[in-house]
Amino acid sequence: MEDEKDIFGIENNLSPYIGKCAMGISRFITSELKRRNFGLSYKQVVVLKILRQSGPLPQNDLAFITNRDKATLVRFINTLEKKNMVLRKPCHDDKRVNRVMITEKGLKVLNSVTPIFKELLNQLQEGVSLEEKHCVMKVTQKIMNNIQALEVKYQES
Amino acid sequence: MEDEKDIFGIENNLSPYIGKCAMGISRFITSELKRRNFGLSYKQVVVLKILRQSGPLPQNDLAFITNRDKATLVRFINTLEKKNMVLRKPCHDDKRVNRVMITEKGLKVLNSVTPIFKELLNQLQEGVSLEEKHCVMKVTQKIMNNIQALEVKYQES
DNA sequence: ACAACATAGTTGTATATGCAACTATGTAGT
DNA sequence: ACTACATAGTTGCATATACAACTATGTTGT
Repeated sequence: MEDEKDIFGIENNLSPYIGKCAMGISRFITSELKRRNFGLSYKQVVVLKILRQSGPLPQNDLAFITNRDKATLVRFINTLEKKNMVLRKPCHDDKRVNRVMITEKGLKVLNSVTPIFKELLNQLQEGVSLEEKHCVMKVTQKIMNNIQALEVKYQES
Repeated sequence: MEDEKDIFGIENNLSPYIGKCAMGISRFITSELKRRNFGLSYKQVVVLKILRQSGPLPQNDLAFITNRDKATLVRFINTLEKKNMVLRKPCHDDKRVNRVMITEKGLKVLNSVTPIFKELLNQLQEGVSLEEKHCVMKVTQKIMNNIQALEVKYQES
């Protein structure tokens, strides 16, 4: 972990910390869900939960919400569709649009996985104070805002 | 962004923030490096930098340091090898081991990419105070420690 | 109305990732 | 010395990701 510290001569570079932490969370939760025989990855559960909460969503909107490329989302939804967790509903108002919605089976699996998922997330964050959580939220949000501004800036040039 | 907040009923769940931030950093830097015609991704640059700093490393060690599965590392090194950025040196003391080392070409490219890379990382973190950086480091480290402890715990049962 | 542009989704190609099973080699136990 | 176990690396299979180019549809400007 420490080996990557400041290797670019940047004081307190956060990227390796954030990167490894994100990988760790996804890997750990996915592997625990597998061990407990839910057939879903961490990211699949997150998307199912979004769909349950917001109802049918155009793929484009879902891509935006989950911060994925639209091409990535197409294939992500393909795998969830193969598992019969979601389905695509063509939209009659605008024939270009598909709305993605969670299926009955998806709802059922989501209900059974939710308590374990919640428990795992809580365990991950054990020992982190509310103040620290707010700090991490603020900083990650700031970095994402910086990225957005930089993308605009560089697209212009 | 906000849509994923607390959808599991967990107060201040950090995972979506950390996950999206990590994806954003990697995507942004990789795309900027591409736009500037370096043929390397964010993650490839990081690994080259580690190799330059530490000299030839067994694949296993490099996998540990970079927090990747050993199988992932094999293929990651394959792509760097195809680009002639690194090479594998069989180890004579232990015939199972390959040491990965950066090539002359790798060094050259790394030197040319480093100032831009450093600049991009600094821009990403603009407006984040030193105190906030320390907080993020502390929290992400704590989460990674929690994961390690939980993996041990669950492997036992 | 029609041409130009914009948008939603898909597919091609490439990188990145993990788990499980495997090969080859090394180490220990008896 | 031989068996059992451990370790380094690889390969098979599956998921996740992005950019670019494409199709089909919708919107706008004149």
